[in-house]
Amino acid sequence: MILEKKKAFSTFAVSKGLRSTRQRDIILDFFLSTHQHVSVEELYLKIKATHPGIGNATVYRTLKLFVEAGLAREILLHDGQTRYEHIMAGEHHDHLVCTGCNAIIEFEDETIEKLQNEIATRHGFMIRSHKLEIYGLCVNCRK
Amino acid sequence: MILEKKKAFSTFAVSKGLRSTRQRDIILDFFLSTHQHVSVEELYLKIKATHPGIGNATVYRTLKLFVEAGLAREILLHDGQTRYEHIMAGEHHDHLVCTGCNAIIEFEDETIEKLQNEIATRHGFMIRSHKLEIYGLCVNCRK
DNA sequence: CTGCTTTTGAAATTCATTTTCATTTGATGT
DNA sequence: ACATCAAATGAAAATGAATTTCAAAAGCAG
Ligand SMILES: [Mn+2]
Ligand SMILES: [Mn+2]
Ligand SMILES: [Zn+2]
Ligand SMILES: [Zn+2]
Repeated sequence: MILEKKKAFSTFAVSKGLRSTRQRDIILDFFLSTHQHVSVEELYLKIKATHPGIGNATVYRTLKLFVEAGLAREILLHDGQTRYEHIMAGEHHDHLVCTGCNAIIEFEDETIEKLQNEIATRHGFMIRSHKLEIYGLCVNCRK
Repeated sequence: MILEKKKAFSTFAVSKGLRSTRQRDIILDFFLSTHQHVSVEELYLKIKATHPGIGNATVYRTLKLFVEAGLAREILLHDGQTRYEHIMAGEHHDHLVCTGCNAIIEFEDETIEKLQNEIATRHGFMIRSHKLEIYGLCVNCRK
């Protein structure tokens, strides 16, 4: 799976005429080995620990490439930091976001997806994508 | 409806021990008379034209009060500016966003809301709010 | 290796939003 | 109306994420 994504990025890079660099390899490795929904700063700090030479501008730039390449999706929560999560071809999920501890739980619901299609049809709308985020308190944070 | 909201804010202000100020009245008037999904800067500039004395910090501060008061909701699109839209206490809607012409169609779906509650319950999660945005092409833009 | 172009990192910059703080203003009591 | 005192305001400074700049470094084709 990780190998697949590396190959996918390589293919993308070639098709775009991008050069293969040490930094991009490292950033991709770290991104792929990181839990979902990393902020750029988080990823940058992790990388910096073992690769102090890499600048944050490069991390910002490279994550945008991953989005272009279809490996990552940008998500905006309400904490002022852009986060990136892994996506696999064809896969989709939505998010429960805990406003207490920032935990993110992923879920899928076929019925909701179906209802969205109906709503779109009703409005003559052709769906490209959607985003459903449910905010609240997770089990640990309620009480 | 505008009167209702003014009253609602007034009630909120009283309950919170907030003072009634000229600025808040003006900002509320402008907010209520503005189309949906205004950015703070947009609203500030509009106000500034006829009320040059009002500072943007006050506009920022006041819009947050409107959210607290249940009159407004904060929306994050991908343009780096926080936007606010009108809501009525207790009312809720979601968005169909046309990526062609940026039109926004609002909708409500009780079944989806219900399913969201079930999902939340299933994960021990207490819902505070949610955001559902469906991206695609509106009737005019598909052709 | 050479020459050309992309990429990079550090620093500067941008831009939205927040904070600071001196001043003004609203509310309350006299 | 006046005095008092906390809350609210505006201007300016500060913050912080993200982007841009640019000289130096690195990739790649020949
Ligand atoms: Mn996710
Ligand atoms: Mn709306
Ligand atoms: Zn939590
Ligand atoms: Zn459209």
